[in-house]
Amino acid sequence: MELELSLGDSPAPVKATVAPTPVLTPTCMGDGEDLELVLGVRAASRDEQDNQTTCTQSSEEATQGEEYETRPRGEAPVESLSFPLFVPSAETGSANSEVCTRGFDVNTRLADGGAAAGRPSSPSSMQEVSTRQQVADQEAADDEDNGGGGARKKLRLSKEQSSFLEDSFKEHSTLTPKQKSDLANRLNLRPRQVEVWFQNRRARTKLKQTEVDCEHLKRCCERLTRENRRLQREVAELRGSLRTTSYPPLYGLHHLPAASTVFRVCPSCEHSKVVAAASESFSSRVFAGGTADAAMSSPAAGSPPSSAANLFGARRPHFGPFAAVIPPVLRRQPSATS
DNA sequence: CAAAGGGGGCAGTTACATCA
DNA sequence: CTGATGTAACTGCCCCCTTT
Repeated sequence: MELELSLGDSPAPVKATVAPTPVLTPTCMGDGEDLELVLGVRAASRDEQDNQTTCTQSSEEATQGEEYETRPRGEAPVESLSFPLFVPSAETGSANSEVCTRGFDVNTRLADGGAAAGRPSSPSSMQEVSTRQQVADQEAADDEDNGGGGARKKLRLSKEQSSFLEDSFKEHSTLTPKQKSDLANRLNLRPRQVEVWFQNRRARTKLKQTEVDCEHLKRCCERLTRENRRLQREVAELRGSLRTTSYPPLYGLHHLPAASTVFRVCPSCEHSKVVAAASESFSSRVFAGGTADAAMSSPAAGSPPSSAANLFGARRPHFGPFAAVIPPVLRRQPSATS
């Protein structure tokens, strides 16, 4: 049995201080327990997108006294973004998919007469949205009249907006100010909305990844526990054989070091601790008081450990090779310079 | 070099829309 | 009607960088 807990680097974070989102490569999940660690929200399918109207900015924007950059109404959206548009896929966020099928999106803004390019709208949906938008505008105006401190609106991004943001997120999980403003222009959103969407999207990705990591590590822990118990039984049996047999008949048991000096098993944590002969092994670095970081940084972390496994020859392939790499701390760490 | 200030990210939370 | 769920938006904090 080979165990390899390999958590790769995240493609997402740009800054070194941001905790990477690990990508698991669970090759240890044999015996039908392989984990498919595929994350990421897919973009809406073309069929779904054809079913909607392009949504524009809510007039509520005017009611929120904030630092958002103002953008001329009806300004043609930026068309030359580098992000892929509308990658076809079978799965889409169900919540957003509801928005336009109901013909209502609070983000849709018609005050500019739909002058912005790329805004196909059916007459019927336009009517309905127009009516609802008037209500929304009135409510926004009321809020403003009340000092703008009213209850915040729950805006739902259109499917097109979400799809485009998803595609952008696949390109880069963080935004430069220019990318933010370009996206906002393209989607007729406020830059703040784009920023918030990316923040929430990163949080969702991290949460999903954390759940996957936990599940994966749980399975690996269970597997290692079972393996450890099995090895302990084997060790006990071999010791019994040593006592009853003058010389080990098979497997080169004479290579087995004295149990009291070589092999210790922590009964509480069930971590094998190879003390002497296998002191150079990976497992000893992991379990013998060493930290996971030390194991990660070890040049041997990715290579098959030798001594512990080879102690027992080909009969004992189960002790290794494996590489246990603990997922990096999710909370961002202080920078190296500070 | 240190303090101040701004910008951006993240964790945690709230508020709202939607659905079963 | 109600609880669960998803998510947009907010708040507060921290870190990094630039400016003074």
